[in-house]
Amino acid sequence: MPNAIRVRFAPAPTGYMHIGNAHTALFNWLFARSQGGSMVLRVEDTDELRSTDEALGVIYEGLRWLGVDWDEGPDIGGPYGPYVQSERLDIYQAYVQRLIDARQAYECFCTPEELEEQRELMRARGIPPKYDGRCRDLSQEDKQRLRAEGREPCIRLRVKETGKTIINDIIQGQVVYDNALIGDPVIVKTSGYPTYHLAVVVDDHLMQITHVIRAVEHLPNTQIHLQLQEALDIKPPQYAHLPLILGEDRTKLSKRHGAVAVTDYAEQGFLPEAMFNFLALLGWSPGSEEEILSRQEILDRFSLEACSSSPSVFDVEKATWMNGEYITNADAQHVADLVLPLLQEEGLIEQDLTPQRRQWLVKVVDLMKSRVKLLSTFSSWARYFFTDDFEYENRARRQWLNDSQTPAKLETLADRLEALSEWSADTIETTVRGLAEQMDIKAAEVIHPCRAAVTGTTIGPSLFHLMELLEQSDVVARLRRAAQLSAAGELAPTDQEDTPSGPAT
RNA sequence: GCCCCCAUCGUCUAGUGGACCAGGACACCGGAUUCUCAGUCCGGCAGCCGGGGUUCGAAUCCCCGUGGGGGUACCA
Repeated sequence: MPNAIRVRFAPAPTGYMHIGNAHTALFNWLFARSQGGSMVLRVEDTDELRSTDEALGVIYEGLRWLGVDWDEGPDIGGPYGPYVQSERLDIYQAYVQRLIDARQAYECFCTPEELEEQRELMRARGIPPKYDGRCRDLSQEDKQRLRAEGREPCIRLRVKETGKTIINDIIQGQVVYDNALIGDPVIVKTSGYPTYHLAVVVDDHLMQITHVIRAVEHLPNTQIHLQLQEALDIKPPQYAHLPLILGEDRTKLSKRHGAVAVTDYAEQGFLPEAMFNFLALLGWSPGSEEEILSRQEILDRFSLEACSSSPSVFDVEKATWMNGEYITNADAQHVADLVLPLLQEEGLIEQDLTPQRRQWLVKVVDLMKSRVKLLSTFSSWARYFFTDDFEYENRARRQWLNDSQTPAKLETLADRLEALSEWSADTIETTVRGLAEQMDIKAAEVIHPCRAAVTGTTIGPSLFHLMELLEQSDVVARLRRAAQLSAAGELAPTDQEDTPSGPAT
C-alpha cells in the first residue's frame, strides 16, 4: 500500500532521452520504491515550439527499457491528471488570476529586443543583468496605449527586492540566495503558455508531490519556486538536487559527447540491468565494496541522504565492463534471446528457428558470453559459427596461415577429423593431440593453425568445444580450403590493419 | 562580470576528528594459465588541489586562494 511519499519524473519532450534524464528518473524511482511511495510521470511540454510526440515516445521507451515504471502518468492516468501540462492550461490560468488579483503578478509589455537591450546596458555598467521591473506599475492607460501599439503582454511574478531565500536541500544542504539579484520572472508567455516555473509549482502542489528530485541545474530556479509558493500560499515540497553527470571533458553531458541517448546504449547492446546498476552508482554509493548489485539490493540500500553532491563523469569504459559482467553472469537462454534478432538482422541465422537450432544457439552463446562486453559485438566475434564467409585476420595469416608447414598439417587433420565417427570435443581433442604427437610437435602447433583455418582469427573460446558446435563436414571443408589457399600463397598478410571489433566508441 | 555549487588515484567511489604511511572498482602495467585472449587468476602503478588556522590529533571542521561546474531566457 503506497504511503504519502510522492515523487515525479517530469521530462520535457523536446529531444532524445539522455543519460542525465535517465539518471534523474532512476533516482526518483529508487526513492519512491524504496520508501513505498508513488512515482508520477508528468510531461512538461510548455515549450510549445520544441515539444514533439516523437520525443515523448522515446521517453516512454527509455524508461521501460530501464525498468523504471510509474504509478500515474499520461498513458495510465491517475487521480491528479491530466499529466500533460499542455492539457492543464486552464488550471494554470486560475492560479495566475489569483496572483494578478493580489498584485503579485502583472502584465509586462517589453519586447525581447527591449529586454536584451536592458541586459546589455546593465552588463555594460557592471551590474548583474536582470529585468528592471519597468512594467511593474503600469496604469490602465499605459496598458491600453501599449496594446494599441500592437503589443501582447506576458505575465511576470513580482519577486521580493530585499532579503534572502533559503533552500534546505536534502542533498545540497542549505543554500542561500540574495533576493535582490533576480528580476521578476515570466510566468506566462505572450503565447498564453505558462513557463516552467509556474507549471512546475502548480503541478507539484496539485499532484501532492512530497519530494522534488531533479538535477542541480534547477537549484537556482528553486528560489523562484519558493517565492511563487509563498505568493500562492502553497507548502513547498522537500527538494533534493542531484549532481550533474559530466562528459569526459567535465562539462555537462550533451550531444557533442557522442552517445548520450539511452537508446544509443540499448542499441550498442547494453543490458538494461547493467545500465541500471551503473547509473545507480553515479552519485550514490551503497557504502560497501560490492559494485555489481541487483535491483533489489540497490533498493534495499538506497537513500537520498547517501547521495553525493559532487558531479560525476560518465565513464563508458567502466559501464562497458559492467555490462560484460552482466552478460557473463546472465543465463545463456536469455542472452540468446537478445542476440537472436541481431543475428537475424545480419542474415546470419534463419528467421524461424527449430527448437534444436535454438538449443544450438544457446550453446554457442554459452561458449562466447564470458568474453563479450556488448551484445552488438557478438555477431562479429561469433560470425564463424554461422557462416563460412569470414575473413582471415592478419594476425592469423602472419602467425600461422602463411607458414609453409601449415597446408600439410591442415590436410592431414582434415582427413583424420573426417574419419571420426563420433563428433565431440573429446574425440576432436584426441585427434588433434594425436596428430601433434605423431608429428612430434607441440599440440599448440596444430591447435593454432587449426583455429586460424576454422575461425579466421587467433582468439576465441576453447577450440575443441567450438569445433564441436560446428558441422563435422564444415570443419573439414574449412581446413581444406585454408590448406589450399595457404599453399597457393593466398593467405599472406595483407597491409590492412586488423580491426578487432572492440567496444564501440 | 555577477550568483551558487563542487573538490580523495586518469575515472567511479569508501571515508563523517584517532581503527587510514587512505580501502574497493574501471582503465593501465607486469606475472601466471601453455589452447589463443579481448577470457580467467595473481600482483603492481596511481590520489586526500594549495595555503593558513582549530585540535593532543585533520582526508574529515573553519577561512583564504586555485581549479572545475551550474545558473544568469517569454528552454526546461
